[in-house]
Parts: sequence; structure tokens; C-alpha cells
Amino acid sequence: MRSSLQGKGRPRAFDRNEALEKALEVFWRQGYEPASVAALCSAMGINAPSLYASFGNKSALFIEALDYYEQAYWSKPAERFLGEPDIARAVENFFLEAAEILLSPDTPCGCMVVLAAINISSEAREVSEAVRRLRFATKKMFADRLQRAVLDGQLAADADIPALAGALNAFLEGLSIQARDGILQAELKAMASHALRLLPSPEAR
Amino acid sequence: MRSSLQGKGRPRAFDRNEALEKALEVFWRQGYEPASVAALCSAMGINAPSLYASFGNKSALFIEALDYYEQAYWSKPAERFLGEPDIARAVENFFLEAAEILLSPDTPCGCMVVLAAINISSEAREVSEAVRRLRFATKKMFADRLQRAVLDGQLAADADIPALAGALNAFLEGLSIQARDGILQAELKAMASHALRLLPSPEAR
DNA sequence: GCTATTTTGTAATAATCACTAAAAAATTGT
DNA sequence: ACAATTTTTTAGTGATTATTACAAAATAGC
Repeated sequence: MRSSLQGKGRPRAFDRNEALEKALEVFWRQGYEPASVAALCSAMGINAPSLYASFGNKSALFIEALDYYEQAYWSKPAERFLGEPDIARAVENFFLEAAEILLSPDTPCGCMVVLAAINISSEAREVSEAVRRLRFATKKMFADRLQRAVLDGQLAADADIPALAGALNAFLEGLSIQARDGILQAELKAMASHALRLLPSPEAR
Repeated sequence: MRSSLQGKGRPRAFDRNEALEKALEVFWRQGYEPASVAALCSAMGINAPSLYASFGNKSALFIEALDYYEQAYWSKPAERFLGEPDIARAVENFFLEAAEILLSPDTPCGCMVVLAAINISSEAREVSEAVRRLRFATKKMFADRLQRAVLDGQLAADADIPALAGALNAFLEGLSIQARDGILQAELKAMASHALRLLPSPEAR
């Protein structure tokens, strides 16, 4: 009899959050479909029935891991991006931070949102919808910040904001693929430093 | 007894090249692993033993389809890119052509090289190596053309060619993901038109 | 027509997939 | 100690996977 904080039955023998982090790592490295439930269980240190009791099923586990990933890795960079008053600095810093995340020494896998659910069988539509939604959210983040830069007079009023946001988004997504292809972080950062140039040239601002 | 052009045994009842094109379409739309041999057979109009007799196995069929794709869709744009004397025109035209290919009305799937074999189980290493090799080849194409622009005096001598080539490559790869995410071709072209800006600004040239 | 050769369709193979039925084990409250 | 409840482990489920054994069919050369 421990305390009464936990429910009645037999207590869970694993830490749910630790297990989720382990699952995240497997999904991140291998992608949704190549990550078998057996491999997930092995990495999480639990058996299949525990996984299903705690997380529902494979796709629900993936989506929960995906949200955890987004929160853990990208919420602060996004905040800094939106908080930086100068649009050029904001873009430059964000892409340098991104290059660090995409090839951080412990998880050199590119971005999970971009890469983990590209080749997906048609049944798992909820999964591909989840990553798609997050990719659109990133593009919207770019668009919102650019729009503010127009209002601030830092970008020309006739700038094509949707196209520019899309271009920044494409560049960011492409960095993920090259991260996965195994280049050095220094190279990725050198590429990322060019993101700034996608903005209309300073003369026009 | 037809002619003696064909071998001795029972003649093949299908056109090998047509079957390859059908397989290409399935791999392109679905990706390597979600494309089951059964689905491939169905699209190709043949049974599994015919597939294995003609193409070896699934991975060999994919690689052959991949090479066919590269040749059929990208060899001419690449030639034009390398043949255009003005670097700015070369980049601008190439990315507009790319946007058209990525969302051509009959195959609105993004680029097969970029998207078809991202989530791959570790056994099919030959497949992921094949697409990786082609992605590197594209980056090298950018680097070679940019290097020539330096020699031509169209780019500053101190330009960081590898980083610039990587940036163009990242942008191109990112366009594929957005193409897959279902935007309109007009939007994709508007984004693609910004590729030009990744080059060092005209003042520095 | 006969033999050799290759392709065909049918049907099966073993392996792996996501998922779960069932019973034992561990807790809480009485 | 006992009942109620939840998690654990074990061992399966049926479906799907890529691949192939086998025999019938169709050709060429003799």
C-alpha cells in the first residue's frame, strides 16, 4: 500500500513519459511504417499489451510522439523566431537553430515532421494528416512573421507573402532531407545561412 | 513461328517497357515499401512470376524504374540547366521547369528521387543508396554549374559553392514535399521563382 | 510431330505485420 | 484475509508480405 495517488489495480511498471521518448526516437530514426511494434516495444522496454493499454495503438502512439517532438524541439525556436523584431535576424537565427536540431549529435535524423511519414500506406491516413497539418503550421508561422514584417515596414508592401513563406518552408524541409543523407553539421549550417537571402533584397525593404 | 528475333521458348505476353512504366507510376505515387508486389503486378497487368522473371525482384524493379524516371523526366531539364550561359537564367528556368514536373497533371507526386524511398526498412539498403546517389548527383550538378559561373565571372570568386549548391538542392527537395502536400502548381511556381534569390545578389556579381 | 526452352497461371511458402485473449501478479480498499 | 481492479507476461490471432514450386501452355528448331 503506497499512497492513494494511483488507481486501484496493479501499478504500471514503467514510466509512461520515458517510454514515449523511446518510441519517439524509434519513429524519428526509422519512420512510421518501418518502425515495427515489436521494435517499439523492445526500445520502450515493455510488451505489446502494455503499449496498447497505455497508448491505444501504433498510429495513436506515433501522433502522441509527434506532438511531444514538436513541443520538445521546436516550440522554443518558434517562439524566438516570432519574438525577434528584425525579420532578417529572425530568419537567420531560426535556420541556424534548425540546422543544429536537424543534426544534433544524439539524434542526427532530420525533422520528424518532414521525414517520418512520407511513404505511408493509404490506411494510415490519420498519420499522414497529422504530419501534413504540422508542416502547414510551420508555413503559416513563416507567413505570419513575414506579414508582420510588412506591417513593420521591414518588407515591401507588395511582397508575395504566401510564396515567400512557401519558399522558406521548402528550404527548411529540404535541409531535413540532406540531414538524413548524412552531411556534416557544419555543411548544413553553411547552407542554412543562405536562407536569409530568400528575403527580398535589403534595397527593396 | 514468327521470326527468329526472339528466343526459343514461349514468347512474353506483355511489353516490358510498358510494364516498367506502370511500375514506375505505382512506386512514384506510393513509395517503395507501401507499393506491394501484388499492387505492382496488378498495375503492370502481369502475375508475380512474370515480374520476378523479367525484373529480378522488387528492389531491382524499383531501381530500374528509378533510373527510367530520372532519364525520362530530368535529363532534358538538366541539359538545359547546364547549357544556359547565364547563371541566373539557368537557375530560374530550371526551378520553373521543376515546378511543372513536380505537379504535372498526370503525375502530381513530387520527385520520385526525393520522396519514394524515405521511410525504408534497413534491409533494403540498395534502394536507399540508389536514391541517395541520385540526390547527390543533383547537388553536384548545381555545384558544377555554379563553379563554371565563377570561372565566367558571373559569381564572385569567394562564393561558397558547396553551400550554395546545397542550398539550391535543399530548396528543390523541399518543393517536392510541398508538391506532395497538395498545393496548386501556380503556388509552387511562385515559390520556385524565388530560387534565383539564393544566388549572391547582383551587386556582388 | 517431337524435343528443348521459356513464359504463363495457380497456388503455396515462410516470415513478418499489428493486435489481442487469457491468466497470473500486484496493488487498493474493506 | 478477501474482493475488486489494473498491469503484467505468455502465447497466440488472422492478415499481409515478398518470393517461389510446379505444371500447363506456347513458341523455335529439327
